[in-house]
Amino acid sequence: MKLALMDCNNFYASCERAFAPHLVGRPVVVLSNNDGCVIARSQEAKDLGVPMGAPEFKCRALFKHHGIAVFSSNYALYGDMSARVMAVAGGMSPRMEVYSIDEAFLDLTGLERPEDHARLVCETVKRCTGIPVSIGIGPTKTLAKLANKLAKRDRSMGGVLDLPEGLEREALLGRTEIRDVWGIGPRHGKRLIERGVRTALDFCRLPREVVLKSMTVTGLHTWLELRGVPCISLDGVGKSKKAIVSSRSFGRPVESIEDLREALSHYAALAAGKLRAQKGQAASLQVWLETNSFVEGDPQYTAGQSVGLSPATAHTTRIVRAALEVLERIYRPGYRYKKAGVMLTGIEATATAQLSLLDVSEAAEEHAGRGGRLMDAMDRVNAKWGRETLFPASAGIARPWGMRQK
DNA sequence: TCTGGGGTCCTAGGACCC
DNA sequence: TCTGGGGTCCTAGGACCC
Repeated sequence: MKLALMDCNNFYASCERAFAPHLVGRPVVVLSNNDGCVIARSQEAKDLGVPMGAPEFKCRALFKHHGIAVFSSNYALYGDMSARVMAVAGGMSPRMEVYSIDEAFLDLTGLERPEDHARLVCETVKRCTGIPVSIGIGPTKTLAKLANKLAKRDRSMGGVLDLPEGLEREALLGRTEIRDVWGIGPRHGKRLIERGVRTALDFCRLPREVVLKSMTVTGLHTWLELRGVPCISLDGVGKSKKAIVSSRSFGRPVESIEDLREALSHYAALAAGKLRAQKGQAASLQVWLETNSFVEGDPQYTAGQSVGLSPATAHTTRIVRAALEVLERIYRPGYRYKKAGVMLTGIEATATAQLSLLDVSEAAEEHAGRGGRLMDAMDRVNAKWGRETLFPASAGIARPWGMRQK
């Protein structure tokens, strides 16, 4: 196996810069929803010490002092740029698995000079999209990830590294901190370091049973993959999601149930649209609310409940109605809510979905299409004239709870 | 004043079946 | 003293990823 991991450099910052050439060479930062915290930094911004994930209000002085260009996030743009990058890279490899908005695994097995090919992919993606990418190559996904990290760290490699074998590989593993290994998170990382396991090489040298016992089979997969044994296959191509979440923090604290009804209607409609886009239907739905735990002294309340949807559905109005029913059950007045969300689960493909034995008439209507003819019409209108050209009136128009984006 | 939004997989334990 | 053996499904919570 020869697997490559392609990863866009500073993706959101690079997207903004692709359409603002005067920002090339200048520090750029992109903020999360509600302009909350830093989620992307150009290399220049990293060099100035802007921390990942830091709240915007704590960085404001730094931004001003260095003249850093700061953007609210624009997910429509990033999604579109991602699709372009993936289309170019996908056209240069027989098999590709899109792993996240800015990463994809490419199968380079059988190529005579995988590193040369990877360089060609980098150049082509940059030329066609304006987005710089790095590529790491290895026999397993975990090693490809590791190679990618090394390629980014050492700029002399020109953005591409084909992980060597033998002693050279051992030396590289010995210089990789355990927390930088894909699959080792903060929890296991901390425990491993406490036991003297500092590097990827230390981890490889642990006995198999110890890894299995303390980190279950997922940890064992990481251990095997680092030793060159593939455990995580190249799949996920066109895979449907098993859960769809739509949630947002509010632009300002929300207290009234009327505002929560609007927000949850909106989130439920977004989730239902994503569900229809993957030609699925959901058998259950969960709604939750939370207050702002950062505000000490404010009374805190979080609640969530799920409800079955029978028969399973992708119909916006049924999903919105179910979400609002749950809201009525969990809402408590007198709290300043900060965030709410809707999650759809029990997702199955509409084409092979189970029908209801009892509710024949409604089932028949549901199965006339993904969510019936009304949903088909709504989706087509929104595809042609833009998102939310048609939306449920219960989602409101003024939306005082909406996002802040300056 | 101000701290994001989406996902996946695994395990344990409860409730149930024959 | 002693109390079968083999399963499934669901949920909550933990750990990880971007």
